Amino acid sequence: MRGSETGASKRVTYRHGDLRRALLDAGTELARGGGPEAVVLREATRRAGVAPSAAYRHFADRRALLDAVCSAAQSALAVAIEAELAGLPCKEDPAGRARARLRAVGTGYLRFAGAEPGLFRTAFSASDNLRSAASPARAGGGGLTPFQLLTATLDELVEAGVLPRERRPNAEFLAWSAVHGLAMLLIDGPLRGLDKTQAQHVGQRLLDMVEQGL
Amino acid sequence: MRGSETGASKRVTYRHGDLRRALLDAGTELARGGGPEAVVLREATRRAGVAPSAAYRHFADRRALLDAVCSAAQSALAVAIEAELAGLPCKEDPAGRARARLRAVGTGYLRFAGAEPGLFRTAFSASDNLRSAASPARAGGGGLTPFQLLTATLDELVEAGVLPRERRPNAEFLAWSAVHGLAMLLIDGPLRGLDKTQAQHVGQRLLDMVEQGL
DNA sequence: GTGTGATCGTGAACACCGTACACATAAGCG
DNA sequence: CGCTTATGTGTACGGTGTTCACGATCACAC
Repeated sequence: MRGSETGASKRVTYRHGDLRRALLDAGTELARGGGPEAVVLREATRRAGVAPSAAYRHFADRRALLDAVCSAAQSALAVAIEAELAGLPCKEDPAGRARARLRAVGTGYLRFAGAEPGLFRTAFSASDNLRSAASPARAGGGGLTPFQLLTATLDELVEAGVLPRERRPNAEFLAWSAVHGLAMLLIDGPLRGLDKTQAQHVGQRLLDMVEQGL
Repeated sequence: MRGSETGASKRVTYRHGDLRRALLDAGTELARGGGPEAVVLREATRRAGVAPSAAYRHFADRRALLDAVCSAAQSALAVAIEAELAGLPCKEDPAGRARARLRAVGTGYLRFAGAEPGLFRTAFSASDNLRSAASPARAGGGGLTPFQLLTATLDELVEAGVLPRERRPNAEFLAWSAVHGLAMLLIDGPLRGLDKTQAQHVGQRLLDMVEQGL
């Protein structure tokens, strides 16, 4: 127990409890504010109240910390998409329901990108990436990846007879590309600065395009 | 006086001819190899054979150098797209021609992204961005921007009667988003590592989607 | 209890980066 | 020639990632 904290000023700690988590949280906060390049190891340790070298007990290097933050950001994106899906009114018609779900995935994606541009950008800055975003097993505890949510929704579309089976292969890449591209152009690409209502309008039209052209 | 260097090795230069250009070239080479974060001021000066502080006579800061490199990268992208357009067989049918041109813009974009991932990424890392990519006047000498090539092609589609006029507004954003998104996912996103033929196949299907869903 | 080894944070280094400043050199022009 | 101006040098400062020897603390055996 460390009840011996006599409230002075700078007692040496030496037992942080969970420094790894503290660094991850600090890094996530940095990423939220300035994207992947803002997650600076020294600043994270500073916020955790710890010497810079202490980070190396928990992360091999800056890149490892960034990867962890990236994984957390992906989880946050997945949660946002799931929330969008959960807020959907239940429809009987399976075709309409599947269509609505695909749209919800898209709008959830875009909404998250707009609300948390820093986290969104870090979510796609992993060094491994293909595995971490698209593979079944994700590091962060338990949930589905954004990519998996998309593929599941596309499968629903096929089962509901909306999307012909022969067009199913690679469909996730097409839908993902369109939505991801718009998100990128809006938050740090040439379309940055578009006012929100117009951006939303373009988003809806993009989802129309995907739905129709898939 | 440092004329007393007996011709050994390192005569001081003091007149470089065109240091600005040398730095820009060095920076472009760095960007080609490692994207925007690889254009390091000190390394550029090193390659130009000059002291680090010399760069500040020609660029306000690292960001300014990066912006210049970014502009050059955009020009390179535009040239690649124009080359793709120029390689097109001339068709009589204006509708088919317009469609082919739109496709060419897309494939040129994707091809460049695949061939020069570093330059491609730096092309979209300007600090101003909306202006530099989408506005009529570009810094680099004279040519059209990639964005302008796209809008021109879409206008052709409208004139040829392929694209209904009421769907024209924002169409450049939709097409651009789809293609840009795929490019991003392929080069440093989760789809990196897809083998080339499959990537090309997905690219074609994406362009189908755009053509149909626009 | 009391060692004893493993765990975890410290402190001082190193190399690298961007940037600022005073100074040296060269070129142009009266 | 001497003046001004443009351009490159040298040195320095603060910030960064990373390493390494060291020290504090815990956990467990005895």
